[in-house]
Amino acid sequence: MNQTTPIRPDYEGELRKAGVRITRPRKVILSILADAGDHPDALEIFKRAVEIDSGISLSTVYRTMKLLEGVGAIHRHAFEGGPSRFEPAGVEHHDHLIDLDTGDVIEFHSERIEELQQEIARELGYDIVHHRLELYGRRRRGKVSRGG
Amino acid sequence: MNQTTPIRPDYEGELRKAGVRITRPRKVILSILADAGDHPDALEIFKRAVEIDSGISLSTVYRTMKLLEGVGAIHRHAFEGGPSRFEPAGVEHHDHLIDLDTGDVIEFHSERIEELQQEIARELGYDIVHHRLELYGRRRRGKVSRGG
DNA sequence: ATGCAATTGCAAATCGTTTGCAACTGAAGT
DNA sequence: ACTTCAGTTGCAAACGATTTGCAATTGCAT
Ligand SMILES: [Mn+2]
Ligand SMILES: [Mn+2]
Ligand SMILES: [Zn+2]
Ligand SMILES: [Zn+2]
Repeated sequence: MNQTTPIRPDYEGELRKAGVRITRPRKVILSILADAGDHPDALEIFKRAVEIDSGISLSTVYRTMKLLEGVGAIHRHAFEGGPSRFEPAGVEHHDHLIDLDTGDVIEFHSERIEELQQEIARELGYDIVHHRLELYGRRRRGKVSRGG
Repeated sequence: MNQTTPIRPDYEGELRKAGVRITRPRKVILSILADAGDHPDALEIFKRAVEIDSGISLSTVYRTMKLLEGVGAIHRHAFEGGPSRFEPAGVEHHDHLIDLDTGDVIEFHSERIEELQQEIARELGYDIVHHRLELYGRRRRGKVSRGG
């Protein structure tokens, strides 16, 4: 098993450094986030947390998410319609394509688009702090169906 | 005064065509939308509507916005943080740059970015139904300050 | 082990938005 | 103009996601 070091940000360290206590519920939530491959919302994180420690409350999940967002450890996405969804921040920047039929979230990155955004902002006299690019679509039907 | 025909979508006609009654409150809301240069939210539209007809309710504003969105007469934007904001749909597609300090919404369009989005979706096996591109930034300080 | 500020779970509050319902009204027919 | 009735309204209550007050608990520095 060629096991390369998994990109697992050291959340606890990051938090301690930010002067935040590492409590029982936070440990649980942090571990869930660490190995979440998807983009779970607060309720989903709560459910996964309860499996590990039944004493955790949804409020704490919300509070922890806000705290993690505050220290820049996670990113919050407010995709069309649904509740906020989260993902670890320690990954390279990317944008999202949401499958309108399945709800699947596909990640992509275009350096060219990123550049163009900068260029546009610059021309308008602005510095971009952050941006949001979301494509909403459905699987192309017919011809050569690739993937899936 | 070289007065070119203003791009003022004929909302009433559009609605009648969609089998919708033109009521008093709707007339008011429609007129407000017709000459709104900004991207007002429901409450703002409600306030402007009350100025014209004090009997209008916020519920009706919400219901009308949903109806207009349904027939494709307006677009709904859910910018970061705030409530939904609306704008007439009868304008050419564009995306938005939000000034984080003032809340101002600046419109822009990049055919190049639109193309790249298509390209990306295509490669992933998707057809884009719609998308959302929002830049959040602040006025660039220093050097040659242009505008404002 | 002690002390205390940080954190928790719970319930209640909040915000933007939607909905049930009885009263009202647009507009089609006469 | 008068009737008719489904579409529409205002109001208040419900809603879903998220936040918050508070008393009890707990991390962690001493
Ligand atoms: Mn992602
Ligand atoms: Mn616009
Ligand atoms: Zn991006
Ligand atoms: Zn666009």
